[in-house]
Amino acid sequence: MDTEAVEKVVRMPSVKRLPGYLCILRRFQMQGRELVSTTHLAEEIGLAPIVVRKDLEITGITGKPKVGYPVPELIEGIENFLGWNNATDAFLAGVGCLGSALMGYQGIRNNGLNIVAGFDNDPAKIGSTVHGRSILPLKKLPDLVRRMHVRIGILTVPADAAEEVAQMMISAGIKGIWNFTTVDLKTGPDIVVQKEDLSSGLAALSVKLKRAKEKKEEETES
Amino acid sequence: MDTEAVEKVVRMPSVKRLPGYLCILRRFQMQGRELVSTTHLAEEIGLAPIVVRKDLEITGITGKPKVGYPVPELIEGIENFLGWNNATDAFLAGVGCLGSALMGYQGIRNNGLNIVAGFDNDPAKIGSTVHGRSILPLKKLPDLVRRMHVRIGILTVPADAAEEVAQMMISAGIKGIWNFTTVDLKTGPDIVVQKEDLSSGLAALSVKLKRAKEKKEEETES
DNA sequence: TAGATTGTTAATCGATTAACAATC
DNA sequence: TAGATTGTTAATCGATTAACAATC
Repeated sequence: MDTEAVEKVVRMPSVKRLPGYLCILRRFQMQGRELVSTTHLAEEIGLAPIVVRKDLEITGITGKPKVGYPVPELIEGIENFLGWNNATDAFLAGVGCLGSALMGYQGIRNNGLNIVAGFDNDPAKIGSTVHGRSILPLKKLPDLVRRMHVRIGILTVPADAAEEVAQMMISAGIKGIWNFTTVDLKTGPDIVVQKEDLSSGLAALSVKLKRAKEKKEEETES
Repeated sequence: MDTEAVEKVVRMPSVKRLPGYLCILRRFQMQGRELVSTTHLAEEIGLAPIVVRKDLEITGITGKPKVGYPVPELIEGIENFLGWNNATDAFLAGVGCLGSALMGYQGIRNNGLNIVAGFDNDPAKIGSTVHGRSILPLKKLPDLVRRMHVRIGILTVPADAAEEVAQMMISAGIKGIWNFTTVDLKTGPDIVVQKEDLSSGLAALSVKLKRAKEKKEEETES
């Protein structure tokens, strides 16, 4: 019986746009701005004001008509909503090109995720550090997940190892996997997987370029 | 007057899923499979069969009832549709962690994009090679874009340099920018920009994890 | 006060999903 | 033949966009 609880709908497209607002708002805060309107935010991020207003709605932060939203409150509201106010520890498996880059990527650190160690099978990598974090043998991952209560795993291993390493993570207690492999992981219903796929962005770019080219050729003809 | 031309609608969500099918199909081809049904493809990629059928529709490749689709034809059809049958040359600006990773990322090479050189302002990097490709001074980019007729630029520079470097690319003739910075680039209508944003994926993961946790706590209570 | 901006409800648009005849 | 699978049309769902009263 839904007496009190208002059915809160969380639209994923809105969630995915929140980090963009957060980035801009942090810059505004450094510049000493205290208030911001959706009109202004929209201009900065390249979206329509109505989109911004709808997106901010999900955080529960309200603004004042004619005035706008208070910048610090909005930042806190977004961080709270995303659970980024306290950084969450994460392990990364597969310290190749992409894995190393992620370990050094500033954007991740600013966004609520703290990669505490990297894991790999390559003896040449084990024992070294990447951006200040140790690289440990992959087989030590389960034990450390248990001891440190790590809940997030970043998967940057080769495709043929993806399923195995993911299962290793899950068995040890990992609840969320940020999956950079091309593999569709078979997991239980209580495990959250976020698949990241660079090639889909490239596909979008390719098709948009192709269409732009065709359009231009049509114009040239006529 | 649209006498002949059938209005072909290209849904971006479908476009973005095509590389996933392509990856699986290439594996099937190596395994010697000649035919594939949408049911089977759907199972591999973790989507519903109807989604796969709708997605493949945009490539123009048709299957045979009861039989399925011919694997080689489907591969060629997707590659053609995406323009990935001939690799396109690209320049990358900003050889930091992420830029270096992209230069070495096998997935890009397999997907119609050939990063021919990297560009940076750091004297320590200039003259070196990353994954076999030279790193050149950023100021040489415009001239080389013109001489080599490069149409795609990959932007992995720091945020505060993004707008300037993008303008440099565009002035020289770059038509499409794969933008890995957090900046919303101001470009003309004939320039295609594909923005890639890791933090939006992280936001989605965070919110999904949070909801899973809340759901579990509710169950424990009752 | 006047006008910009919010919050909210309704309308439109597009993507996903369902249904089903055609067919190998 | 029977049944699985395609291709296509229709129905549903959800996201975006528009409209507008409330208000600082």
